[in-house]
Amino acid sequence: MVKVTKDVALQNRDSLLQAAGQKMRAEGVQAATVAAIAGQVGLTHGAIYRQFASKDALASAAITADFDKILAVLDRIDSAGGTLGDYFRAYLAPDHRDYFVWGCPVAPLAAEMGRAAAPVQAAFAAGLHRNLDAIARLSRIADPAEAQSYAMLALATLSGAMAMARATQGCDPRTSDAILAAALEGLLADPRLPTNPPA
Amino acid sequence: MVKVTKDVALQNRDSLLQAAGQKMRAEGVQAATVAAIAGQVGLTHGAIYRQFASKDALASAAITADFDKILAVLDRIDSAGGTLGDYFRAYLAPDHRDYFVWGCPVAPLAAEMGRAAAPVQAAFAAGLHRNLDAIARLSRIADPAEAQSYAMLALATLSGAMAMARATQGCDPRTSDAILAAALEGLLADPRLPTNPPA
DNA sequence: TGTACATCAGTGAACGCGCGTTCACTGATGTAC
DNA sequence: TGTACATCAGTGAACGCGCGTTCACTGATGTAC
Repeated sequence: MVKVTKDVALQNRDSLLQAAGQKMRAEGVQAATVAAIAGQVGLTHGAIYRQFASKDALASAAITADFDKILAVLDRIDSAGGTLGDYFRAYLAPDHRDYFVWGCPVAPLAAEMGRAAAPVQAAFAAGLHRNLDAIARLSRIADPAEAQSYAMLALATLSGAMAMARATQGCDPRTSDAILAAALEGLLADPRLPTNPPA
Repeated sequence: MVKVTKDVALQNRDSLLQAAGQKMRAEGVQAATVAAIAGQVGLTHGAIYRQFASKDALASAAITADFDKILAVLDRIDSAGGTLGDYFRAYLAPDHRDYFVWGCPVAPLAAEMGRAAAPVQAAFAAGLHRNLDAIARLSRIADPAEAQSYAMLALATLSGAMAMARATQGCDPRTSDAILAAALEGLLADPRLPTNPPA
């Protein structure tokens, strides 16, 4: 089978994006190899270069797709009348730490983005902005500037806690769990959250 | 000059540790090559293998040395009667974001540690514990468990904000600065800090 | 204090190895008639 | 509806290249006498 329906080709492209996102969040952009990404979908590395110009192009598209999924989660919480607390609980859940089928790209990739190629950096920055805007909206803080600042603080805490939890999971699972719990408690107690009016 | 005083050899070992820490924080453990680390000190890669068993052994020692420096900063603040606010301000300063001669290993390396070799992971986890203990002590929170939770929350926010600030610095320096400012404001406003008693 | 010799930090060529990328090729798909 | 042909998603061998690591070698240092 060396030629494939146009529909199947599009499905393959999407599968490659999902696999690239998963592998890159789990292993890092650089450490995730094109052969491993293609292999996860049952294709060979050559197939990637028919769909994407380079590994960097694949990374950019995969990161954008990752943020799309995160935005969908936030939108779903918003339209269901949920609060940021729901987002915090989902984010800091052990499931999010342990599985990489989907997840926030900020925690695993932010550090690597500072030294990534410009287009990859740009894709990440664009996704980060959308993510911050969605958090700011869901915070229901009236002042836009204050809402934006709050979103930055919240995402910094979420992603930092997740990175630290993953770093310690191997040697010290108890600390890993404690970090997630401490971050959740701290975020939920923030008096700036409208659901937690100042005493 | 192919043979060197024992003193010089010890100095070289220390220089290699410093260079390794700097390069690994700036570029990541994997991306920092042994040749580049040795080159920064004016040696060749072979010299590293006379001092360290492997790149992983060098990484473990460099990470421990990085944490030693952070601990020294915290101790200096503590013995000078300073507060955690001083630490937050120094951590979230643009200088800490832009220069890598010294700096916190958590922000740039935490994400990579989850997939690092076991000894490197262990060195990082040990350093992280010391870092958390020092923050907990400096928080002056009476209850030890609460102080530890607070330290986890604070370091998560600090390292997450720094990683995000570095990620966006290339495409969007204004956002990068805003992230640092938002994190600092949020941390300083925390009512759990004894210097900021609840209203 | 001198002398002879062992030590060992550092050098640099060489090794496998795995990576991203290229490209000639395949053959079912989709199209033109 | 059939037939002939162009398209192009995917294959897999091959390419440079840079990596971590090894090792025979060097020669000033440090030591034993």
